[in-house]
Parts: sequence; C-alpha cells; structure tokens
Amino acid sequence: MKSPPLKGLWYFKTAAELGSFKQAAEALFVTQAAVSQQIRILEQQLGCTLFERQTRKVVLTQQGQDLLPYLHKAFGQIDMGLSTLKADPNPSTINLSVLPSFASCWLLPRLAQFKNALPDYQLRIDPTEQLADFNEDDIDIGIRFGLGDYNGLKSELIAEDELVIAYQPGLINPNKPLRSQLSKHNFIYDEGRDNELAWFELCDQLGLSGHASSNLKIDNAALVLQATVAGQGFSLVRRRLVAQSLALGQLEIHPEFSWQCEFRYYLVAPERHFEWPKIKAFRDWIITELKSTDP
Amino acid sequence: MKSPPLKGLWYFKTAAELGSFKQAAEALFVTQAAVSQQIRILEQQLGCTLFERQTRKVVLTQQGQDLLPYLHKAFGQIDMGLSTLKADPNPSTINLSVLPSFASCWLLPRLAQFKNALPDYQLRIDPTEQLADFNEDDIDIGIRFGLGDYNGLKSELIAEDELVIAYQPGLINPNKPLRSQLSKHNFIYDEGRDNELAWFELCDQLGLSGHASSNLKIDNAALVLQATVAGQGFSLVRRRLVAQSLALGQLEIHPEFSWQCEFRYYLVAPERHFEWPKIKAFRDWIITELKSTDP
DNA sequence: TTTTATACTTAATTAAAACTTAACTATAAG
DNA sequence: CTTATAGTTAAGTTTTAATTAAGTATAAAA
Repeated sequence: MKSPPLKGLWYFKTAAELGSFKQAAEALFVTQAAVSQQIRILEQQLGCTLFERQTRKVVLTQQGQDLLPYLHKAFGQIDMGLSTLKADPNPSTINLSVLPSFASCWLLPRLAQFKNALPDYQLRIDPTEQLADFNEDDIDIGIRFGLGDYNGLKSELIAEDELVIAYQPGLINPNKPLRSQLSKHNFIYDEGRDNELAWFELCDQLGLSGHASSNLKIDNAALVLQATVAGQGFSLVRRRLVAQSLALGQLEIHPEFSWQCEFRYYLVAPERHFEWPKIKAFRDWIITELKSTDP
Repeated sequence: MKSPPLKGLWYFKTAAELGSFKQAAEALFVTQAAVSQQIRILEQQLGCTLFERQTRKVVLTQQGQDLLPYLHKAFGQIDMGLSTLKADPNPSTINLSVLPSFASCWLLPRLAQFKNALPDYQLRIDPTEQLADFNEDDIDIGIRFGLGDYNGLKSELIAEDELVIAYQPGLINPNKPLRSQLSKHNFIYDEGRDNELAWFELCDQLGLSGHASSNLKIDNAALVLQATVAGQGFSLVRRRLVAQSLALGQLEIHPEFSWQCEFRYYLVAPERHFEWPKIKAFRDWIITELKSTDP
C-alpha cells in the first residue's frame, strides 16, 4: 500500500491552521518557498486545489476546509500515541535497578536520607548483577559500575571511586607500613571485574607475589565486606562501599594505598526516562548525596 | 512545530500489522533493508525500541503495542479525509456547465434521449459563457468549445465540428453557386471566437470583400440561428448546432462551403470527477450521441 | 501617482534523506 | 551439515526536499 503524501499534509495542516504560508514556514523552520512547493505538489497529487491564492494571502477552498478536520484528528492521534511512549506509567514510584553490593553498602544505609529528601516518592530497589532489560522489566533507572557504554541507553556519570585496603580495627596498624603486616593476614579477594589490575599494582608496590597471597575469594563485594568486618583478614574494596562501616567503626582503611578505579558509577536508562520528574529528582538527590561523601 | 517522523511511523504501522519487515517491504514497494533502516531511525528518534528482533522474525515490544492503535486511528482518519476529497457529494445529479448555444441547439433537443439512456440520473444544466469555477460553483463537469487547454483541469476531446452556410429554405438555391446569391442577402455574423478566419476564407473563396458584407452582428450563436430561421439572411454556423433545425426543415445548408473549426468540443473537469460513475456514464452517453450525429 | 513592502510563485541549484545493492549474521528447517 | 530465510549494516546512488534568487501582483505608504 503506497503511503499518503504525509509530509505535504503536515505542511497543509500547518498552513491551513495559521492561514499563511509564511507563518507556516516559520513554524516549520523552513522557507516559505518550501511550503509553497510542498502544497503545490500535494494539490497535484490530490488533483484538487486546497488553497485559493489571493494576493498576499491564501484562503482555504471548500475542499481544503473539508480535509482539514480529518488531518487535525489524525495528527492529534499521532501526537497522543507518541506521548504515551514518553509518559511515565507510574510517576510516584522509582523502580531502581542497582548492583547488590551498592544497594546494601551504600543505598540501604541512606534510605532515611532519601525518604527525608523526597518524601513523595516510593523507592523500589531491584538488586541485580546484570543491567535490567528496560523493555521487559518495569525498571525506571539503573545505577551501574562500569565504563558508561550501555548499548542504546543513555548513561550519566555520577561518581568515581577508588580501591582501598580495609580491615577490622586493630588487625593492621595504620601507622606502620603495609608491607610487613599484610603477609600475616588473609587477603579476602573480590572477584569483581576491574579489581585485578589494582591487586597487581598493590603487589607491585609492596613486592608481594601476586595472586598466590589471596586466601579467600568471594564473588560478591557485600560478602567481602562482611568477612572483613568479621576479622577474616584484609580486603581491597571500594571506598564508597566502605564509608558506612568506617563511620560505624566496624572497619579501618590504611592510608598508604589507594587505586583509582577505571570503572565509574553511572545512571543508566532509556533517554526519555531522564525527562521524567521522578528521575530528575532522584538524579539530583543521588548526585548531592554522593558529593557529600566524596573522599 | 517540528513534524513527527511520519514516514517512519507509516513504515512501522505497516510492519507491525504484517508482523514482518519483509512483507512490509513488499507492501510498501521497497526493499526490506529500507524498512529495517526506517524503523531503526524511528526507534532512535523516539528513544525506545518498537520491535524485539528475534531470528527471522520481529515481535512488537510493549511500547510498539501501545503505539500501534493510535497510528491505526490516525492513518484511518487521513484516509477518510482524502476519500471525501475524491468522493462525489451528490452521485445522482449531473451538474453540467455548458455554453448557452450548445445547450439550446444541441443538448436540449436531446434531453429525451438522455432520460431514456440514463434514467437514474438527474441532469442540471448551467449555461454559462465562461467555464465555471469548479471550486466555487457546484459543477461536476463542463462541455466547452475551445483548444483543450483548461488550466489545471483535465479535458477530454469528444467531437470536432465545421462551419457551414445556413439559411431559411428557399432563401438560397443550393443547386446554384453561392457567389452570386450571397450578396443579395444579409450576412448574420456570430461574433464567436474562431469564426473570423472562416469568414475570411469564405470571402476569399467567393471573392467577397470581407467584413463589410456583414449586416447583422450577434454575439450569441443561438440568436444567430434564430434570426436565420426567421429568414433574416444567411449565417455561418456550426453544423452540430444546426442539425436539429435541419431535421425539422427550419433551415438548409449549402453544400459548396464548409470550414473545419480550429476549436473542438471538450469535456472539462478536475481529474477526480472523471472517476465518478455518473460522469463516466454521462461521458459514454454524450460520445455515443455525438457519434450518431457525425457529419 | 509612484514607490515600497509583502506574500506568494517558480526555476535552478544544493543539501539531505531515502533507497538499493551487496556483504554479513544468526538460526530454523531440511 | 547444508541450505534457505529474515533481518542488519555500510557504501554508494537516486530521489526528494530544501535553499537561493529572481519574478509577480497588489495593498499600503509616500
């Protein structure tokens, strides 16, 4: 089925409603010659004249008047259809997809602040290792730790982080150099994605022999922290995840070593989600909150 | 106001309804690569995916399903709008714009035949010298005598004609040469548009001295005929207009002279009118009727 | 009355969008 | 395991739509 001359009809509708080719041209961000031509072509295709040309103005013919209301409805429908795509189906609930480690170590301890800052919004946390499918799952926005390349999605950098040496207070003396102390304790290793380089760097700095020194491998940053708090040894963890335990005196970090993460924290979602009020509000809140705990 | 991506939406609607880019491509008379690209671009512009690509098939996402019904309505409206432009507002009445001379001398005498041939149609005759404005006046079709160039309108040649010498029976002896007889009588001159050349030709042929011989000038072919029937003199008239009077014995024509008219008879109307059943029927009737009275 | 300014038309050129071709991918069916 | 199918992608070409510039007609201003 051949398509109707949609562009011409859009130009016609604009010109008809404004009663002027010139004004239509302005509204359409083109020259009025373009409008004139499109409407001439449309009239040829339809085989009838839509406008009667008078000097310095145009008036709708009977046929133009007949056609206009249909186009009005039609383009209105299209507009409504497109609006539903952009609209937020549930404007008061923020469905957040977030890594379990970040959820338990950073977000949950700050729920009170969130409720205080944004009392009108409900926060629903969906902790998943993999970034949720925004088409399938009912997710509004994700917080991810990575390089910012999330295929087809918009991502916004919200924070950086660094890896530090954490341990139960007393396990290691922060006032003495690391080198001599580390070898006496278990290294609790988080098998996260970009930790390896940092571990190599640490071994390099301290003259250790690499992986061999790792006595406990755990594929979950939250459990690594838990084991560290329990005094199982020392670990290489992100400073932002450890801030809460630090404040509570459950952990200490050694000032000698830190490693800037290659990965960073991003807000991730389809572009249109970033236009929703609740997402804008959440974004502003989390940026402020992250800033307030900047190292 | 920038226009929505109408072409992309049309492609999407087609593909969504057919459930396949390949079938959509066939329906749209393009390659499926074109469909694939258009829909990709549309998805980029909307910032969401409309189809989930599976191997060898595509399925609508939730958003695609949400959008489709709006487009369905919208394009349906456009279709209806365009239909009204093409539609015949009054399918049983033929509003005919015709020259007064042709109306009175040719058409009116054949009304009985028309009613007989097309009993379901009402004929409304609008006799005007100038071709009616199809936008303003409620005219379905015109019969004109001219060159066929009717700005922006479709015209179809339906008959030719020739000018002949007509007179009251007995006024002139058809068996004797014209030359000697004409100078004894008034020449009733119709100031129609292309009669002048014929008159020069006649004068040339007969060795007459041109315009001077015209004793009666009338700007209306029907009145010229009337005057001729009344015995006021001889005239130069179109054979088709005089056929009726000939048949009734009111007039005679001289066999010695005839002049092929440069002008011809045309059906004239906006192109779409020619698609209407009533116009097709009228066209067939008048062509048949004109043929049956061909010289 | 003449001049100027305006709204539109038209033709030629330029820019942009859309289409086709062809090479590639993944997989269901034979 | 091979083939055929439905779709993707990139490069090149064609088509379409835009701008530019010159022209028309006329209402309003000088």
